[in-house]
Amino acid sequence: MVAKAKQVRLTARQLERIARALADPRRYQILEQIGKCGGTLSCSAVRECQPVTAATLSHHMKELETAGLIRIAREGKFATLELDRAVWQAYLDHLKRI
Amino acid sequence: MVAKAKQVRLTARQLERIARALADPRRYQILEQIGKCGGTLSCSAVRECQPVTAATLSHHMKELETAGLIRIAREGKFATLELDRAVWQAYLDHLKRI
DNA sequence: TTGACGGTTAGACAAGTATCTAACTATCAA
DNA sequence: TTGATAGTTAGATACTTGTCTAACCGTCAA
Repeated sequence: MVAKAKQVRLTARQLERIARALADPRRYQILEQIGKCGGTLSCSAVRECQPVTAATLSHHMKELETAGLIRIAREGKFATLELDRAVWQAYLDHLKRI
Repeated sequence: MVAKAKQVRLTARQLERIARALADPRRYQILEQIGKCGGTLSCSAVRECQPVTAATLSHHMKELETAGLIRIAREGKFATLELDRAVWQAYLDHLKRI
């Protein structure tokens, strides 16, 4: 039995944003790390694996967020990143139609 | 019965090239057009649908080719573009693992 | 309250790139 | 052979973007 995810409809603009977000290897790695760690990850855990400044990481997080690929939950001093699997699946489905 | 495609192993560099190739909307449209027209398409057929000069189109074709996404067959004056479905499938499989 | 810590914002800079024009090569028909 | 046609290559230009530093904002413990 397959998990029933909420169907997501991506706009042309969002599809474009996602493609651009994935084009940077660093961003892809970040997304991969978030995805493979069960789905959520703290911001500083990501930083430990990426040799970039906090400012640069913050920039990449925003790109991934505006693309819709991740959600960012801010609590107190900390931020937690979560992969939006419905969006990810919708993107895969879109590519599959080629 | 599913068509049995040759298994393709993509290198990290090639994965990166593919992601970058897909990041440009124009290139994505070209790839889409090739893919949806049964798999092969003449170069000038693509040009009729894209408001760019021949030089620009040639540039995009080369990007798609070096990414491994398409093959270009040159015969006489003409060029024919063909989607490499094995590479495409391998890329989808890679993304699916996130 | 004050300092340390996690993260963001603004601005600068270097590298990459999508596009064009112009000049070129190669093929084919008249 | 000559002209037309399909596509390529080289170089220029304008725009995008990944990265940094520096300054900033909020939170929390001492």
